[in-house]
Amino acid sequence: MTLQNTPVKIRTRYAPSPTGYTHLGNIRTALFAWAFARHHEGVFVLRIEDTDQERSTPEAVRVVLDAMRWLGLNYDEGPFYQMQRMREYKGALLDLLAKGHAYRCYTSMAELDAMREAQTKANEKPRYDGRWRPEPGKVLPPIPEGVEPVIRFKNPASGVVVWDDQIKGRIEVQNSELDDLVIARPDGTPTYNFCVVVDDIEMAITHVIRGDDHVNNTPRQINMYLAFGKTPPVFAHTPTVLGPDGAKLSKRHGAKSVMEYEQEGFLPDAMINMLARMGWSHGNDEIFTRQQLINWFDIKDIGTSASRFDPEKLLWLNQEHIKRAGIEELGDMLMPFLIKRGLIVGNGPSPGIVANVLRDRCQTLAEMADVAAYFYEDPTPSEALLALHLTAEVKPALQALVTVLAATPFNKVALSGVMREQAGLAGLKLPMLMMPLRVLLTGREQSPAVDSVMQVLGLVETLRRLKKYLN
RNA sequence: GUCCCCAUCGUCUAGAGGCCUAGGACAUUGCCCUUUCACGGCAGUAACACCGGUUCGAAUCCGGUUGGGGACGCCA
Repeated sequence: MTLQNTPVKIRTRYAPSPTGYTHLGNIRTALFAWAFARHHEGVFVLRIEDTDQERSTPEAVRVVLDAMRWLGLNYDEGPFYQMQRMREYKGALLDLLAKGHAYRCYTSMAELDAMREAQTKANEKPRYDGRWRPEPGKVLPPIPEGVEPVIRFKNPASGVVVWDDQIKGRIEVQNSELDDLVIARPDGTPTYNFCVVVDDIEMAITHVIRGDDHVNNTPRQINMYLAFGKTPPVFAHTPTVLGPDGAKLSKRHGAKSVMEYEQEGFLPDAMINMLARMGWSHGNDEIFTRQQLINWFDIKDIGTSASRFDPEKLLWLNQEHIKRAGIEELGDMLMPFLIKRGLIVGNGPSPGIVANVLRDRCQTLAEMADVAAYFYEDPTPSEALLALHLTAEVKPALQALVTVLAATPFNKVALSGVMREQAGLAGLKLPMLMMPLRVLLTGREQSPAVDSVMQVLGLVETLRRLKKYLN
């Protein structure tokens, strides 16, 4: 029995259930499937598994779509919605019933509960006992009056299911461990394990890449593929992503929705980089572009154990991507954060220019927008700062500088030269002159180099700010 | 409880029997650079869970122990 096929064209999918929100673990699984498809120039399908009508919400679907758009995980087909595919499931159900691979079961919930309780008490694995499972020569119980049956899949009773998981290696499960799972509820709606198989067959998925919480479902699904007379796809189960504390990611545990990272000013490429680096590696490469990820991606380089998400490293990685971004591109990304911060960008320096002088000192775009405020509005140095730096001793030198500045080309080199010269003439150590300038120009004690700030501000604005305090 | 999976510095990882007195990165500590804060540079602390076995030789292979995680739904 061969469980692997040799695909002509690779087709993968991401199949989230829109029941909560999208956290990092979810999206990393999507990333791996996406990267795999892109690396092999295959097809990436998005399928929304919304058969749980109680918990599925349109907002949650929205979040999935937003997250994928933000991160640039573009899909070639879909999104498909399982609730719109009921016709297909019904047909498949009838097919299985007709072939004798499924049967009706009239066991009530109460009976099931009692059964599980007894089994648990006896230290056995709780499972359906097969009382309605048809067997040659077996007499089934009389069908109870007025009970709508569920439909169960008739799992093979003996033998072993084996597959070569592309991440975890060969996994074997005895059929004797598996019970007959419910594939359709009394109202006829199909359940998850059944829909997945029907969809993956119909969408011709060649590689199922999903979280390893699905490892236990895989043998049952393989048996269904076989019942349908189909060859199962290749499976790859990705290890879990844990929170910084080592606990499973969950909303109530403080795990963030992916979209919160966008609001906090993380670059999509940094996020992709971070996510990929958790569980996957390409030698010692730490910082890479999404194109490099696509070029390098290989399932064989995915590790086997769970990894914790480290927010500190994300911050570092984000800054590395900020440092590498093009000026214009960075400006475009910074713009919405400046606006959100309430700054009037129109009359000030272009965001790209501002971002360029701030990129070495900010880890997120949100932080950059905060720091950038003094480029767009008048600085308001505190009395304490003025008293500390704008002393009678340095004022004459500053006034002299203002005069010279008017005739200085506004570039870093020239500005730096002039300021050094003036400090020398006044017999001041450089910082003695620089600090008051910094305070007057930015309102604070920390900023990029004063010459850089002046260059961004320009002659007119620089003089305006200085003169406010020097007359 | 039963079944499945996992196990290298605090964290993410490299490592596919000798290249390992275990490499890189984040974090952390110290020093340097410096026009402040950053950035950057240099240096340091720090790990193969444990016990057996295979082998001339094991972080790497095998078995067990311990410890984590997952599953055991008419949820996905």
